[in-house]
Amino acid sequence: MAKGEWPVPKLVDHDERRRAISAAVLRLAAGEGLESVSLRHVAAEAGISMGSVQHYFDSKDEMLLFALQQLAQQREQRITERLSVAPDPPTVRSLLRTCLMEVLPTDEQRRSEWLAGIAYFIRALSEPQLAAAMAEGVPKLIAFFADQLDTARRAGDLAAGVDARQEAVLLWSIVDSQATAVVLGQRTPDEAVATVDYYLDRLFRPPGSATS
Amino acid sequence: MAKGEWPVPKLVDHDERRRAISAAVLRLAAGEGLESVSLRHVAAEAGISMGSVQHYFDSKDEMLLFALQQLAQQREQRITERLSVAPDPPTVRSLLRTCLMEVLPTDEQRRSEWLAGIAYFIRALSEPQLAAAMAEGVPKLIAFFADQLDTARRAGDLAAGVDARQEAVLLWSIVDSQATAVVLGQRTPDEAVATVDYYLDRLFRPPGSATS
DNA sequence: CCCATTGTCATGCGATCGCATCGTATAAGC
DNA sequence: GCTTATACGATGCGATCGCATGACAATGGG
Repeated sequence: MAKGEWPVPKLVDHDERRRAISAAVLRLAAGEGLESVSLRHVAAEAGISMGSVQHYFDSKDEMLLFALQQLAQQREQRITERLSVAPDPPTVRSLLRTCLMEVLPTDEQRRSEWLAGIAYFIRALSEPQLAAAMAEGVPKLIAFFADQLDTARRAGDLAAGVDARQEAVLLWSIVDSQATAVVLGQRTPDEAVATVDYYLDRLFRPPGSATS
Repeated sequence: MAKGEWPVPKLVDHDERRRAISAAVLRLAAGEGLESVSLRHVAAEAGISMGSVQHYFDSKDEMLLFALQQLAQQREQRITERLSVAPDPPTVRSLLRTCLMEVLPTDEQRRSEWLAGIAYFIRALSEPQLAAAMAEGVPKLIAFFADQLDTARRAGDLAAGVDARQEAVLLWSIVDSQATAVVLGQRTPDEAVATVDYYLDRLFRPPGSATS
C-alpha cells in the first residue's frame, strides 16, 4: 500500500498461540510451582521451541502476567456461565451455593486453577502488576454476594443480626480457606462442601425457626 | 576416652547457629519468596560465608525444612504463651479472640510469619516432609477451638444451632483467609479484625437476644 | 608437643537460568 | 522474481544455582 506499514497478513492466530503457551505455563505452575516455570520448560510443555515462546512474549514476566490474566478470565467466565445456566434461580441460597461450589476445587480442573493461583501468590507480593491481576475478580464476586444477601435479607430469609457485606466477606473467606485446605490435602472436598453447607444453614436459618 | 569417638568439645552452639541461619532463611522467604532463598543469599543475610551454611546443613532441603519447623514452633509457642498469660479467662469468647488476634498479621512480626508460611506453600505440595511440618499445628488449634466452643455451648453462651467442630473449622478458615487478604494488601488489619469480631458476635449471640 | 576434630572460608564444577542473536522457511505485496 | 515481514528453531553468553573440595585457624585430649 501507499502506507509504509503493512496490514500484516499473518498466517497463524497470534492470540491463540499466546493462550496455548499460557495454558502450558499454568499447567507447569499448578504441577511444580512457579519456580519450575522456565522458558525451556514452557516450550517443552507446549511442544514448541524456546525461540517460539520468546517470539510471542517479550519477556518471561510478560508471559507470566498474561497467563495469570488468562487464569482469572477463565474463572470469571466459568462462574458467569454457571449463573446464566440458571437464569431463574429458585432461591438466593441456591444461587450463592452454586457460586461457592463452582469455586471449590472439587475436580481436577478447579484444583489445578487453585494451585496455579497459589503458585503466583508470593510473586504477586513483589510485582504489583501480578497483584492487580490476582485481586481483580474477588471484589466483584464479594459485591455480588453482598447484593444477593441484601436481597435475601429484605425478603426475610436470613437469620437475625446479619450484615450482608460482612457475610459476603465471610462466605468468600470460607471457600478461600477451605479450597486451600483441600488442595493441600488437609481436608477432603466432601468435608469442605459440608462446612460450606453448614454455614449456609446457619446463615439462612429463619429467625422464627431458631430452635428447630 | 577409651572409645574411638570423642565427646566433641565444640566451641560454638550448634543448634543456636542453625536457628540463626534459619532465621535468615525465613527473612528472605518472607521478603522475596522461597525462589530467592539460595545458599549464597542465606549466607549473606546471616552474615557468614556460604561454606558455613553448608557446614550446618547437609543440603538446602534440610535447611528449608528446619526453618519451616522453627517457624511452626515459634508460632505455637507464642500462642501458648499468650494463653498462659491469662490462665483465668473471663469468657470463652475472649479466650478465642485472643488466639485469633494472635494469628492475624497485625504487626510486622506476624506479617512476616504469614509471608514465610505462604512462601513454603507451593513447595509443600511436592515435598511431603514440608507438608507435614506445615499441617502440624493447625489441627491442634482447631481442636482447641472446638473444645472451647463445646464448653461455651454447654454453658448456653452460643447461638442456637451451632456445631462446635464446624464452628472451629470456620473460625480458622476466617482468620486464615483474612490473614492472606491482609498480607496481600486487599484488606487492612482493622477490616480483618472487624470481620472476625462480627463473626464472634454472631456466634456468641445468646438465643434469647436474637432480636436485639 | 602432636594431632584429630571442628569452624570458616574460598574456589571450582556441571547444570540451568533468561535473554540476545542468528539462520532459515514461508506468505503476501510490488 | 524480488522485497519485506513474520514464524520458528538453534546456539551462545553471562549469571546464578546446589554442591564438593581443599586450605587454614582454633581447640582440646593424648
